[in-house]
Amino acid sequence: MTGNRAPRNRPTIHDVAAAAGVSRGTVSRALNGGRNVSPAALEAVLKAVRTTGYVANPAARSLVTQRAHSVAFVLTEPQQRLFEDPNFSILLQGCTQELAEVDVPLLLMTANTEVERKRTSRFIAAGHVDGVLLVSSHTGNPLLEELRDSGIPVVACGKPIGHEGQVAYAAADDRSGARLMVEHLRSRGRHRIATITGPPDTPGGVERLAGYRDVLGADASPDLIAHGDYSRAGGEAAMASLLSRAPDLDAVFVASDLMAAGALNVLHDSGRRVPEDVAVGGFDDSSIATSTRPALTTVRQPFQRITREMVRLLLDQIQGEPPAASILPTELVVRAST
Amino acid sequence: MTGNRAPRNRPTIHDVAAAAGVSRGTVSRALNGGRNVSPAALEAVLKAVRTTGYVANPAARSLVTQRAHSVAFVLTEPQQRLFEDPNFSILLQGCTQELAEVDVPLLLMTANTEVERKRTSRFIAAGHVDGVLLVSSHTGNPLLEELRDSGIPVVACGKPIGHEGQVAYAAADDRSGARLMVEHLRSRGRHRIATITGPPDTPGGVERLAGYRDVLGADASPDLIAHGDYSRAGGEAAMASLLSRAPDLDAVFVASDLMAAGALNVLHDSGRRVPEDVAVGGFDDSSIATSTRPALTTVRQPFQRITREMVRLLLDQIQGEPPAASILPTELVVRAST
DNA sequence: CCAACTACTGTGCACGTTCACAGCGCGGTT
DNA sequence: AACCGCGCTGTGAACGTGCACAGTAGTTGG
Repeated sequence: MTGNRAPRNRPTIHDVAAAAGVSRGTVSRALNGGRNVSPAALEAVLKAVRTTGYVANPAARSLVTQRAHSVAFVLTEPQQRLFEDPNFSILLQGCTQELAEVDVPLLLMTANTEVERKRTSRFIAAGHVDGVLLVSSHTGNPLLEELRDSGIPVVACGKPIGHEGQVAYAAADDRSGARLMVEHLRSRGRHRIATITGPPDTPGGVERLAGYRDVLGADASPDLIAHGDYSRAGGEAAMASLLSRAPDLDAVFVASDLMAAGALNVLHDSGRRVPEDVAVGGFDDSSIATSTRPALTTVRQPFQRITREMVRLLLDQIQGEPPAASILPTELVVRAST
Repeated sequence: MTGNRAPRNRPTIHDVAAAAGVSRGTVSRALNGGRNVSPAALEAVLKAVRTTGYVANPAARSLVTQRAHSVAFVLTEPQQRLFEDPNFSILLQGCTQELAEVDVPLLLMTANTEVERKRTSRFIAAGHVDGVLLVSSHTGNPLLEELRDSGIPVVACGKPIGHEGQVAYAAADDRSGARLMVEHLRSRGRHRIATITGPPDTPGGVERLAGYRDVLGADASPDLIAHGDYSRAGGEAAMASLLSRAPDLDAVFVASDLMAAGALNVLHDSGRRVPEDVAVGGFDDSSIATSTRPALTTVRQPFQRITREMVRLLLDQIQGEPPAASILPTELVVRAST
């Protein structure tokens, strides 16, 4: 990244000051809030900005304000999931939009491998960004602790198991969402309700299973519980396992839409009709839910509110406020699969 | 983004120099290449860096080098497509990885609406980034011209219609890829081969249709051609239209896997078997191709090579080299749908 | 033995901005 | 008339780094 730089000399604040017939200080004041600037000077500055085409140099500004004016979006998931599961794209897109509103760019970084984690960690410690949006479902990733130690504001997406109260987060109310779905399945007259969970080291894996157990109580036999990894293939494998262990099941609550799509395929291959023989409920209400056949009954995660809260919580922390948490309500969306 | 900043005073190059017993200049040299630095000094500096925990301040560096040391990834597609079509995630992920190799962070920006475009344009003109990776399929977006005028290095993904030769780009060889597929369908004994194209203002829309026509010649009757918009719903609508106009078709070449997935659903609903009654070929070889039933025969785009070339072309331009283009070969991947 | 060269080192300046401070004129109060 | 406060303005310093330059010591060659 070194080499001959293009010799396009951009106008500086000096040029604007000269063109407007005022000093640098006045230009700076006029542009940042306009406090204590006479109307005449303000107008002259704005005009000079227009004629010179001046845009403030972000590096110089950062240097003096000690602010990067940017934020990192760090993804610690295996990259396969990034483009298989639409959830990540939605989160990423949402955060980008939300940050754009306040003119803060988003830097995308990954931390899947050891090398990447080191690089990302060092990069963030260098002060390139003012805060971190951390999308990492599974616990036990040392990155979170590294970030916390470095003192940089962090907001996690989903409850950071083992760090509640220490690090800010925004999350859907997984547990009550799961309850909604299982109660719905019951109301459809199902009695052998199985579940495909997320990984047990993720908040979604734990909480959605807890919600399932809340409703079923003693009916939640081990035969009816299979663990998935949030991937489509994982959903297929878990469904196959359930069918072999409990061939008489008449409903499945799957902890993500993507896994549910996999489960649908396996049910189809086994000759079972959905929802006549087996009702299937998903979780997320991602774009997948409406593209399966039959369309998926699912629990809607309020992604837009989640991203909005994540950004808000992060900006608040950057302003110096202590970390907080936002738990957002979920909603049952009934379609053809139940 | 203003407010009380955390008072964690990071060590500067002065602190390192003091700790190592040398001057700032020597520290700077030791860290940037290590040219003309005595072994003793080098070691002392490295040790001092370790003990002080020094990391260079990126803003200060950018200010003096006139380099942002970062790159923007700009997406001008309607946002719906970002999380419906895995292609974008793959491109994004690939570019992030490739740039991480050379320690260049990626800023994600969107330019769907007029407001966003203005914001992004202004942001880039401010010098926040050294170059732009532009993912915009449809032509006629003024952003490309704005960027070109501002003199910043740009690499487009896919041939930028109307700007060939002026702006660098990396693209798959769409036309010959389409030929491969249509020839394959013919070799399967199909004679009424329809196609669902991409939008006519995109290179993929134009080139893949051209490849289709190359092979079919006079057999490419208007009845057999429907236009899609690269969305799943668009694929469904186009397939429905084709079935009503040419009920006797025995094959469809669809210009993207996502649209092909939509087409499969419609064919299924119409009672046709794939591939017995109708063979279906896709384009992209995205993750969708293996998740449909039946799995999709498709044309593989070498996404990894595309992203690698995009990054290389961009870095080259930043170094001062003129814009160039990379056309990469495609490959037929035969699965169950043909 | 001196000059020239090499290898290394330290110092001042510049990058472009914001901020604190001091200065100015003006109107109103004591 | 002297003072004060207020609104506005200009100026110097600082942010932390890289780079050009000058300088030093040690080595080599004539």
